[in-house]
Amino acid sequence: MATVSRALNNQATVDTELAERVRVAAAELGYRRNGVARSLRLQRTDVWALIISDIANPFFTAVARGLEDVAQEQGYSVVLCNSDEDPAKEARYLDVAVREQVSGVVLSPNEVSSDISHLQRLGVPVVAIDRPLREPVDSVLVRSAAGAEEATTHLLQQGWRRPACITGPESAGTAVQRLTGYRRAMAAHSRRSPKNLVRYADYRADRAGLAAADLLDGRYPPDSFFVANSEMALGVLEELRHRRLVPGRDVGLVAFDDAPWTQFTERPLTVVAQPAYEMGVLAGRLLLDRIGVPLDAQPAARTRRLRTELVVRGSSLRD
Amino acid sequence: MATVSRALNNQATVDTELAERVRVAAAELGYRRNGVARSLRLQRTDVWALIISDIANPFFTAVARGLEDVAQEQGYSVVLCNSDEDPAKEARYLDVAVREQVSGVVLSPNEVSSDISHLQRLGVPVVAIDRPLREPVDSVLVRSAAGAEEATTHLLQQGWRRPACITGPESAGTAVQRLTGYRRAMAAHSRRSPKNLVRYADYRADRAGLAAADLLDGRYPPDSFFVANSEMALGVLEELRHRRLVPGRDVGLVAFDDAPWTQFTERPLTVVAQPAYEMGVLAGRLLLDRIGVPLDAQPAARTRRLRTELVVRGSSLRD
DNA sequence: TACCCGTCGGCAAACGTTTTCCGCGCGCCG
DNA sequence: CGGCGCGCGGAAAACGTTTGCCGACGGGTA
Repeated sequence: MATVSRALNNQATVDTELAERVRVAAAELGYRRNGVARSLRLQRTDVWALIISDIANPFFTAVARGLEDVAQEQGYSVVLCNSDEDPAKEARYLDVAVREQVSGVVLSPNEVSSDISHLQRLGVPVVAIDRPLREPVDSVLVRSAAGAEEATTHLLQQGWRRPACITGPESAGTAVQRLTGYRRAMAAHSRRSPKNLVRYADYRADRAGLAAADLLDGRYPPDSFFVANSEMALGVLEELRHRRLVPGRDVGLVAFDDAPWTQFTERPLTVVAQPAYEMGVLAGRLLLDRIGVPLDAQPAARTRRLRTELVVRGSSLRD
Repeated sequence: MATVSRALNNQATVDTELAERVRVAAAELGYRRNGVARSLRLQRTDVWALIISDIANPFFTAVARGLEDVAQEQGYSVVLCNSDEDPAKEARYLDVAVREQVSGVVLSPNEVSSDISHLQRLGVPVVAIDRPLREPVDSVLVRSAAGAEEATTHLLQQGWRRPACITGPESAGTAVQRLTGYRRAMAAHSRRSPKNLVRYADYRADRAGLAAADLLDGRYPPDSFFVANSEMALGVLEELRHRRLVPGRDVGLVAFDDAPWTQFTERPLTVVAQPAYEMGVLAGRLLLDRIGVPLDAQPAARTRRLRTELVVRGSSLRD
């Protein structure tokens, strides 16, 4: 048993020719080692968990691809858990992650206050992606505020006079950052306090559509929208279509987040694109830096902030 | 130890008051049971694996939601693995599934010949979703051929004379079924053998775009397209835009697979919608029927075929 | 001849549960 | 007062690996 185990784990102490024979025999017998028993003994698994807040969001699927590519390369597998913007589900999956002893967790937290203390106590490396956490932890973020500011400024420069902002839930770090960027741009153009031009939604299409309707029905309706992700842009588009308002003609529209379909809408959508794939890769590298490193030799929490890119298409222009 | 274990597992033999005290103490001490050790002893986990072929495809994300909802309800967690249309990755994840002793697998196989024999030998329930498998196994499928036939017939009835078909890879069951439906419709309208109107692609946007270009550059270019999934529809849309062809005016277009963005394209897309969420739910129920049932009491393989729905929007109409 | 080193494999502990077996104490009933 | 059933808990086996310890063997070296 001992030698077989050593052979299958490519340990140097076993002769290569014998190791080969072992592998052949194993294959012949259809032997597969029991990963659970192995994990129990080793106190770790070759699995990473990626806990994302919305599986339907192409941003996260691109992140997943990036993470998976570095994982595979290093012999890890990635399992994906969908918290669906629900803190309870997120907690459930964090719990599954510790129970199943994954050796690394990449998390896009629903809230800045998500509780990862248990993982940290156990020494499981965690990296926050897309959204910041209150606790100090490796993070891969984008310069949301800067991107939002650039987008809003672009609207103003195009001649739109009253851009509204539909952002995510107040509990999400990205939502407030994007709002901050919007406010900065408005202030820089000495626009009035845009309080009644701002709505918090939940990063989902439905609520965003309602928010748009609410804004348009208000006393001083906006003439354009900055929307904090592409999912919500769909909701806004629906509401606009309902009112026969055409983006790029009757209203201006910019969304955070690129998606494959954005160039095929009635007027192609102007978006703030994020380097999602690279973010996944980066998160993987940050994990790798910590895995197997004793707690006292761990580097301090590092944060990578990536730049966004404004992709101007039709929906933000004035005919 | 024995009593604590029984208490935490809600066994009837322990007094409810004592069980409560155990739970309180456990919470106080921050005790979390080790899921790996538990799985080792129990020879199973509370985890299902969902192995899908394309994580960016909204069809699969809807399936995932459906499956997850029944899983949660029954105390299971579902981890998602992305095989990315790559048989090698799929095999890797199937292997991870057996190694990690998941108690059920839902698989959308890349090929009808994907090898699940090892899972079956071990008695791990498997259900194939979306695409059929050669081996007898529980399956949740849609009536692809019927849907494709209906879509193609619709194009013909709208007055399009030469609809082309861009389908998936020959190895995928759905791809050939959709092609079959297309052929049936063509035959029913006594169209010539449509050999040079058919292209196999890989269910991805890029290759589909190339296929469209190839068709349009041929000797007898098509005047309309039936495309076998929404991902590929994006590729076709790109190629059409490149040529300044507007769907619903210059060409007809129907795609299999609904997606959130389909109603917001330049001309809203006519699609064959699949009940993706329900399919996930159904797959979960099929798993539940088998989990914990001894091998000799297992029902024979069952297949559920769900109906598609043709959603007519603008892209298939003639102005 | 004695010794050392590299390779090999037997033995056993350990990982953290669940579960069976068994014995104890208690209250209840006949 | 004896027997019984119930709730409880101790002891130990089992799940399938990894790994340290140790002894065996063979070949080269002092």
